[in-house]
Amino acid sequence: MSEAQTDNTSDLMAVRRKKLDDLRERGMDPFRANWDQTHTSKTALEAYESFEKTLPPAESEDAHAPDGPEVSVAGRILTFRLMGKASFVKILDRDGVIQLYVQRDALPEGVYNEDFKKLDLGDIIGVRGPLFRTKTGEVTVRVQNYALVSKALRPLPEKFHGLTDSEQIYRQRYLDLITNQDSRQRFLTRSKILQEIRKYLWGKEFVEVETPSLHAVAGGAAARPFITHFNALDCDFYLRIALELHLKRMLVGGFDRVFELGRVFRNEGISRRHNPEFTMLEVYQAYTDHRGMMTLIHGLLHHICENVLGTYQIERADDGVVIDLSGDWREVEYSQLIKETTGDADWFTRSREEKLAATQKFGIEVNPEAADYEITQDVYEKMIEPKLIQPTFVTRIPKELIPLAKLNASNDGTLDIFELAINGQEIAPAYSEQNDPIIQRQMLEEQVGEERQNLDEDFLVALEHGMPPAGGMGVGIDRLIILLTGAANIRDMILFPALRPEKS
RNA sequence: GGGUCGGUAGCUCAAUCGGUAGAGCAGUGGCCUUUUAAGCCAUUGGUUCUGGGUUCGAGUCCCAGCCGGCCUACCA
Repeated sequence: MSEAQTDNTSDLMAVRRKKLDDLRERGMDPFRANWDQTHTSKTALEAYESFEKTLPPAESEDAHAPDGPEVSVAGRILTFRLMGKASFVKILDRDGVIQLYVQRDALPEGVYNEDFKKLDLGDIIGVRGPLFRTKTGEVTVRVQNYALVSKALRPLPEKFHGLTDSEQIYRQRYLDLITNQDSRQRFLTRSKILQEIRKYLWGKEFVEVETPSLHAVAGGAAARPFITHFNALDCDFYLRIALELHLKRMLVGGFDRVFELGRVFRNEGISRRHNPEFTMLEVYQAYTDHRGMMTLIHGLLHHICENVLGTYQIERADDGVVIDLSGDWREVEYSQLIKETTGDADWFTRSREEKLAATQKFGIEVNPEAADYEITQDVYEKMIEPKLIQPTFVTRIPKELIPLAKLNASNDGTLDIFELAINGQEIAPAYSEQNDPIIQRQMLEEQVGEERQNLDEDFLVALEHGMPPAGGMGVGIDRLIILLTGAANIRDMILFPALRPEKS
């Protein structure tokens, strides 16, 4: 649809093409090489405010206060209010919106009528002039000269509602970013969060590394991979589904504190909470364990609350529920949650059939073929996790669920791991990492037997060289940002979410 | 993959029981030198997602397809 050329689009475009041609005929360049920008919308405002402080009080309150500093700003025209011999224009730059005031008589003879009035919404212009405050109090550039920097040949979406069609928002995100300031702000917040994650980890002496995205064996998680062909090696490779196994090789290599912020790819369904490619943070720290990871994630989220959000309380956009990240977070054992929820203190000693029968009473859907531990896990995922709205560390998870973590010292079949659940979702699983190569091989072989994960022999060889004891953690960044911004949908946090290509 | 709802002008939305497809914004032509979704006058713009069918007559009803939203399943 975006490229559809109905008659009307053509009409609107034809008008703009005509203006473009006219400009060229008159020897003007509608797509200039550059514009010398001295200020942004924001720094211009700041410059005017500090100028105002130098004025005697009486003058700064006067509507006829003298003009402030001269600035040169540039941006895209969002609104155009032409009022006879003067106009108000708002332009958008990287910092936001600033207003321009253009008087006919402030421009060279004829320019206002012949050129300026022919500008279109969406055109990018540069302007120069002093700042002043209008009658209604808005800091505005009094334009003394201007230039069309880049002509827009297509019309912008309607200015008041912005773009609302979700399909077009995703396919033409740039239009969403131009017209919807809250969307713009969300992606700026996302960037700031990533920046603070790095700062926090760098501050704790973690080394940021980049490991391959193309894997000969897609390991470290259990998900279907995307397959691609490596021509130079003439064999199939996989896009990575996790970062884990290469980061552990880094631990073997003596990088005791490493992290990677990277894209992983899972060839599975698309939903409100799933995009096939998403951003993952994985962190590994030698000479600590999953309890060290608890401290780390708690500190990291508090750092983001303080340095990005300015609050520990986050209100969910869809229902107004408040998530409180302040203070210490609840810690509870997996088995405890299961027993409470099922109301059965002996749940774990019940037979598979008894468990299956119980799930029917609870009204949750469980595959009748599911293994014993999978039934329990379904109870957790469908009845418990969605209710863990406030931050909760769920600990001592059954060993069948995770092949890469160390067993708890009590040897009761549970693992030294936690899953941090917030907002009804798993935000970060963390383990005391398995460093015994013999057990690790057994666990992975068992999983290969029944699951689709292949054995990464290179990884096992690395472990046989000795990996220091370590805590490790994975954080789904998109979900974390959904949580931190109160958004409802993963697609609001991903600039260009996966969509089926349009048929031409 | 299954279920369900939707697709009307460039954008945001109307259109009663099946009876001539409308409005606002944008565009175009005017008026207007401090506006805030500026205002006023005039005006252009439609293969109603696509293809079939029912009917005297289809944006509206039926069938199929395309694309999307939501729910659901797979994603430990």
